Amino acid sequence: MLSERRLEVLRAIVQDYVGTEEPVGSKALTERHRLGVSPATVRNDMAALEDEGFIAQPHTSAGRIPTDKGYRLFVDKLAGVKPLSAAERRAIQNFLDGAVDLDDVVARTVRLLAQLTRQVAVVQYPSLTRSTVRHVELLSLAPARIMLVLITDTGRVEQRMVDCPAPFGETSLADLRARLNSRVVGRRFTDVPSLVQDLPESFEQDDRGTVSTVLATLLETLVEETEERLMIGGTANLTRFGHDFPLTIRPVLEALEEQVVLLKLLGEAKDSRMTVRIGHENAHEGLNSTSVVAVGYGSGDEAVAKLGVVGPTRMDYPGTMGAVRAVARYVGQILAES
Amino acid sequence: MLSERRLEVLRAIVQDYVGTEEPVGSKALTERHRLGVSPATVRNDMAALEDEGFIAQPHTSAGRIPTDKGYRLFVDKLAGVKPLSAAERRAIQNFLDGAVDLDDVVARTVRLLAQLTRQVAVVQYPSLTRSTVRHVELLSLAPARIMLVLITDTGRVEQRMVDCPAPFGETSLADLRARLNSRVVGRRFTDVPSLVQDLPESFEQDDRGTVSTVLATLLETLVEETEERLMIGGTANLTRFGHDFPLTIRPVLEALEEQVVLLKLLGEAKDSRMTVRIGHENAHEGLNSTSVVAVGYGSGDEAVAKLGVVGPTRMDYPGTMGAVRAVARYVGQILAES
DNA sequence: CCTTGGCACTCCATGGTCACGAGTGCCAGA
DNA sequence: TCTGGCACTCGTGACCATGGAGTGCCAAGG
Repeated sequence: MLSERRLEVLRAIVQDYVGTEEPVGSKALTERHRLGVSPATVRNDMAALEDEGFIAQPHTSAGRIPTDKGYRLFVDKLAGVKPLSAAERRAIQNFLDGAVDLDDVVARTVRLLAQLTRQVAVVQYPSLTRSTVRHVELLSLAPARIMLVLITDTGRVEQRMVDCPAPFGETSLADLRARLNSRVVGRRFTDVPSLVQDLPESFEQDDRGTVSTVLATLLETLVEETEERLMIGGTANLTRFGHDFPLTIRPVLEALEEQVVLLKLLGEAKDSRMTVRIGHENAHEGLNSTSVVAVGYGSGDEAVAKLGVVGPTRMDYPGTMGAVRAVARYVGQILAES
Repeated sequence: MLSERRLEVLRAIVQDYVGTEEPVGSKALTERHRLGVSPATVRNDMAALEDEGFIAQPHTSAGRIPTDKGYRLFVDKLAGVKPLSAAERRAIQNFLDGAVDLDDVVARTVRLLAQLTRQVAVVQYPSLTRSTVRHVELLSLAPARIMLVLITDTGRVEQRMVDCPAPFGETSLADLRARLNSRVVGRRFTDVPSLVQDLPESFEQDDRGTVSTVLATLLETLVEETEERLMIGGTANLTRFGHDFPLTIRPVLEALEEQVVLLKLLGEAKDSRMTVRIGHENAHEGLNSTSVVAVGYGSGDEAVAKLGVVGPTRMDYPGTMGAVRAVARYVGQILAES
């Protein structure tokens, strides 16, 4: 077990390394932090911390830098979440209040996060899984061609073309529209399939094929759009990564273009609590020297999506976590209002 | 005026520099290109080219590299557009054919361009300016709350909420929907304002306020959405920029996050011809060491939007231009079919 | 048992020197 | 007008010496 002071030393190392980006030695530590002990003592502590795998030296006779395991301990036990200043909170509020629609909310959130944390921001669009249907609209574009428009309670609109097996009259269309809406409006996506299952049977023989096709398209849309979209920003902050730059940055840029990878990053923990994945804890190699701070957000108690930032493992965890949490909270409020 | 051979020398310099990324000297030139003259002669030609500002030396007693002006001459007079191989053309076709909707077309196009050119790809969504209205749908969400959905012939769907000044009945709504559509369907966006101008007058006094509000929202949507969206990809290719990397890449990443800047980049020349902006020809500083190759694409003869790539001035212009042109052509075809 | 000062050792970073080589400009001769 | 020759420039890489920051260990002291 590590003594109180050794934890203190680890904290100091993390803080200094994050600040200076350089390996930190025993002497410098005692000078910058009032630990009350001499460099020699700190050296002993450091040796112990190194034995336990919390810190490492890049090469003999250099200072120490925290390992992933060291950051993990720091985040779990040593660091709080630094609350934002009043000014920052006001800025968030003001900036988000100006949004005009869902796209805008997401876009502004991304910018905000990137600016506050000076890192790469990732925001997932509100998920459809927990969403409900606000309205389904059917438009006849040609005798055998229908456009299906799905509107969700989070304000998203999805459309699909449907090619009908047979011509479909306006009255039938109106009928279908009315019955469909009476069944699914206000319901969750996941409930829709069972709710519309028997709908074709109540139509005349000639129309059943078309009704089935339309319903199939609707269900398909629900499933497809559950694959969630996201928006990223602040990639310019990648240039602050470090000195060994080109090698580090390339795989990160590649990962950022793979939506699947990003969704996994954000999504692995399914509740709305804040998650921090440090270095090798990220499944995707290439993100092995980055950390991901993510948290769920939502209009009510439940999280409907996640947002977070991707940055070097050497990041200011308390500050970043504070910013991420605050932004998530405000976005939730905005969504609840609209 | 430059002699034939000097132009040939310039071409050789550009080609070699693009290939090797290193300043090219007189001796290397004569070895790799059968110019039929000695290094000394080439040196004289190089001196002349330097006097004219087409090439420069990074430092005394180093080889020469092309200047922006040199690339310009190369692109205008010396280089053709390199057509793609049959295999590449097939690959494009196959890849784009798999697209299911507009978003997907754009997304696939971006990936394709980035992969073919190994540079950063930018694709503008089909512009609404030249688009026509396919359908306008009005949905009553609450007694005094209407959702307006605009569907364009390019497959885009935009929605807006309208808060009505007074409750608005279902029959009035159906009436408005029918009249509105009969006037604007198939029409260009730019024509819509004059077409709906007198519509409120034909409604009863009580409803006029709401009708006006709806129309105002519609017009607003048309205008707002003319501010065009775009998608970028292949940013990982920025890592191939050069050695002086961090300095070069940062402003580029920043510019890429500013939609406005990008739209300007693509849009400056308004016709559908291919444009190449080299280095300082780009208004935005920070893109001073990049070139932009852009071309319009569209479903018919007219260009509805632009696409292109952003890369280092030291790029393979013939190949890039060939790829950009080919992709634009195929995207146009896809759009025309759907 | 923990802490401290001292000491020898390691090793990176810095800067200087030097030789090499690629490249240039210029000039005289074909 | 082209060519070969020649002297000059200058960036690059190798090599080496130096300084300093940092470590590990040990013996002495609380």
